[in-house]
Amino acid sequence: MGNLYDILLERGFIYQSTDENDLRDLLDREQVKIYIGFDPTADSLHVGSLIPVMSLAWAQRTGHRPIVIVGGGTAMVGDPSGKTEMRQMISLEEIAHNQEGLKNQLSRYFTFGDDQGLMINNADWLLDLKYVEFLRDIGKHFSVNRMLAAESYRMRLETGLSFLEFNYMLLQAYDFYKLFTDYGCTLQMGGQDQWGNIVAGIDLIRRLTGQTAYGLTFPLLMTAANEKFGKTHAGAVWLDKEKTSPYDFYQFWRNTDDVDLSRFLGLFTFLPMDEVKNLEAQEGSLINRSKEILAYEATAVTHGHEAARDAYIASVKAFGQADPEGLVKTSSQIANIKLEAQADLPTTSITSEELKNYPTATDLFVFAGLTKSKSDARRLIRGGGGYINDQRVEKEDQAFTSNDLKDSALLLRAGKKRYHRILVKET
RNA sequence: GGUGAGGUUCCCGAGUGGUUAAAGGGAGCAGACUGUAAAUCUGCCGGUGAAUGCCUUCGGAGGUUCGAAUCCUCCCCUCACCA
Repeated sequence: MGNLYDILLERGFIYQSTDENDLRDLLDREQVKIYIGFDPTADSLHVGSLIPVMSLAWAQRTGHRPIVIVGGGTAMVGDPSGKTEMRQMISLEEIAHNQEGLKNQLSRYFTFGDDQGLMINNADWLLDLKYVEFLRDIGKHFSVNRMLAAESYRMRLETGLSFLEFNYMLLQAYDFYKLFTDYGCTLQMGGQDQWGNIVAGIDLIRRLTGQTAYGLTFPLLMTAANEKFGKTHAGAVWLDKEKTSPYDFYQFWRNTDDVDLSRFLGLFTFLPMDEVKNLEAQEGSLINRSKEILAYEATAVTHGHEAARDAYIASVKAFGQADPEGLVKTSSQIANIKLEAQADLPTTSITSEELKNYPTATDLFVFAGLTKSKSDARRLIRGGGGYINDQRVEKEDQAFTSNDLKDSALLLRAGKKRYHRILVKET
């Protein structure tokens, strides 16, 4: 299937790595144990974490062995890398709660098992460390001068860095050393801001064992709009379907900026690169088909094909098809989807009795969650952005009753893209 | 511990007694244009309201005043330099 290094390189995963040639050889030669850490600082990962996730998925596909570290130990300290502000300390309960969330999510992307992959919690060894012993054994190998020179710390020297956070690098380095000696893990990957931590681990391994380990980082993704990837009006785009519905998740990808399309196809789908090249070359409105394919594939990876299909159908219902004649060739399963299938836009059901509690358009928009307050709803309607059953709502207090139902539902729309259906059941 | 500078609405950042829900920019939302893109232009952008009304907001707690984000006291936090 090809060398993992070359695959990652071609698909845009590699920002920098230690000795490229050695690493490539190693990946050719043997099954490599590759580690990435995820700290449980939230109870769900978001789309930004999909880069490390996908890279490990490729590792598994190419016969290597991913080791996923859930950083229950490191989360207690907090990584200052790449952050401008000091991070809030997280309580033990919260860490435990977050760990569970991450474990469940991560297991969707990999096969764990004896010779396939491992998920480990670094709390297992970090929490029992003895302070003075650790300082003498591990701490003595770290030069504060060098640490302060690290890019990841330099930013924080401006805004403040607590001693707690300053120690993070040692813990992560120790993790790598531990995985190296106990599990034979020789490659650590991570975000661009992890370079300092990764190299610290490699150094530590060299000093303590005289052996060589490798590191590789991913580029920090910025969108064409020069914003941090993965944020929308609603905040982060989560991988948890309770926090970001598959429909919204699909829409996030569907709304990818033209300029970002080709990178995203490489990073967030498993489609072969020659197909990716064809998709990104589509012109005019046909490029929307490529975006549909990106959205479908990315949604399928995280939520499964069924959810992706539903999101696709619901979106086609709302916005129409990008390529009804099937001009764009693809190996994606999206090509086999029959559009007659039933799938709905985000829907809330209420009884006709309950509907009476929301007599005006303003009330309905708030109820549907499309606006966050009545004032917000009024503003939307005043600005001409409120639609019910595809008719622009002219007046804020326009009344709606069960007589206005279409297919026993009211279809609310805020702007061009945000839909919500209120399904009214007779009681 | 000392000295100096700061903490303003989602972010940056003006404001130094009333005309300030608080300039300007960014982000966000909506409209026009489009390809559910980008760029551009326009409107909105604390909450509640029919409202010129009411409520909440300028690190925290008190105080002065008819009236404070703006003045005073104490406290908390950040940064810089010094120790």
